[in-house]
Amino acid sequence: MAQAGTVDRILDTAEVLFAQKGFAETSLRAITSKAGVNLAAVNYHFGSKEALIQAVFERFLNPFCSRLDGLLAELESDPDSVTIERLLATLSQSAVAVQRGEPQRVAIFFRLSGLAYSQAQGHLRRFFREHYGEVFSRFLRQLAVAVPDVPPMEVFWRVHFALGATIFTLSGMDPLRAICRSDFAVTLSPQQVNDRLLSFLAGGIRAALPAS
Amino acid sequence: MAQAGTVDRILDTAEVLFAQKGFAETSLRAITSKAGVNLAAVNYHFGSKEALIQAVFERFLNPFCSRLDGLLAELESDPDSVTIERLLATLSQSAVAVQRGEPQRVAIFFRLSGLAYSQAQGHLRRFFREHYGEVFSRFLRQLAVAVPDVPPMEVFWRVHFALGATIFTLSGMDPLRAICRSDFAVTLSPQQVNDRLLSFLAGGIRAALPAS
DNA sequence: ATACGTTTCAAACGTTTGTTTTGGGGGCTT
DNA sequence: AAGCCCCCAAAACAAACGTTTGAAACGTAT
Repeated sequence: MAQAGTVDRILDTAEVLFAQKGFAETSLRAITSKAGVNLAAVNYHFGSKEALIQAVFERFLNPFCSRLDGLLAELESDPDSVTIERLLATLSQSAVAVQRGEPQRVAIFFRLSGLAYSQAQGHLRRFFREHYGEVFSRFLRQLAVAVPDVPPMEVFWRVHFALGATIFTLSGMDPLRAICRSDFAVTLSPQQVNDRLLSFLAGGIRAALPAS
Repeated sequence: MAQAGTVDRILDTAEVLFAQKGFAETSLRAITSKAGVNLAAVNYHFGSKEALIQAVFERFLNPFCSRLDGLLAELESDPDSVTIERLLATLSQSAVAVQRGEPQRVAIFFRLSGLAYSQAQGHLRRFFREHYGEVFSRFLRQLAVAVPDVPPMEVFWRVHFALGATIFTLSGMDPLRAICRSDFAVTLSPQQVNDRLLSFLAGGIRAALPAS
């Protein structure tokens, strides 16, 4: 990243700053000055700040979704072998596709996702649904196959519960690990946290339905 | 809320606008004009925008935590009866304390919590830990008693997983219910969503530990 | 070498932001 | 009635924001 082009330097810097402080709290001046480019470069190359935000997400979501799509296609060819654990592992593997080199990019990715959801500016929600809604539906359909005892609608809700737990955890991974280290004198690796999260999610998705 | 004092009118309006659009995206002018008060009133009564944000949280968290503290004290007198379900129900009951009249205030409360967590870089994190860390530790200790097979550190992580699922779900309650309605032609009440969430959480907290 | 499209740069634009100032009413006490 | 204190209102403030501008610098093909 030492002497990359202007566009990439902007994207590299923007995704870090956005993840650290949020979208509205990160000014174009902060991005461009830290990236070592001119202030006008953002509007020249991307058109606007909104477009820059979307470009940052595209750089994450395109490899993530294409990888996920491919893996889901593989699974569809052998429907009997589809389990919750395999589907969740598929997500994990897809997330690896976004970390080109640095493993910390996965954390940034989820941190941004959390921001996108909570700040939910109108344009981002539309952007997600239009560009990546397809893959998400595909995943949802497969998950419904994996847990035939759970009605599709219940699967829908539980996926969102799981999504919340995941985004929340991975977006706050470092602070949480620090608390764990100080309270229990145990240093967990991100991978170990991930394992714990996955068993929690599997347990939740398979849980007994509430008495209606 | 028709002709309340200036301070309350500001707080009432601010909490709604903050929940809708976030902290940075909500200007004091938007708050004061909608509240029907003068722009300078915020700085006069609260001192700054940061102080207003904290005041909004205090109005939610003080009744919530004092109610929660009281209920936890009751539970401590009879440790044998403490189960996950009872603890989660305790949280639910405490949340009811924040909705003075309007039931939708619970959603606002969690929406704000989600915002606070995702944007939490400086003053809010400190504010939470200093003012409400005590009650949280107390809850954590009780939960560890309720699931003796799960080591305390695992409880710690699972509570945060559950916290993420809860905040994520309740902060996006209305959009999620809309999707559910359009995709499954089923209209769930917030209470029904809550029931589903609770069984998901109980299943996750009780799930089998990952093979280490 | 000249001309051309692309990229970079410093500077300025017009808005909007949070905050401060100033001054003028009520309602109290003395 | 005078003084005091709390509250409100209009205006102005400085700073920061995203965006635009016009010219300079660049590489490249003619």
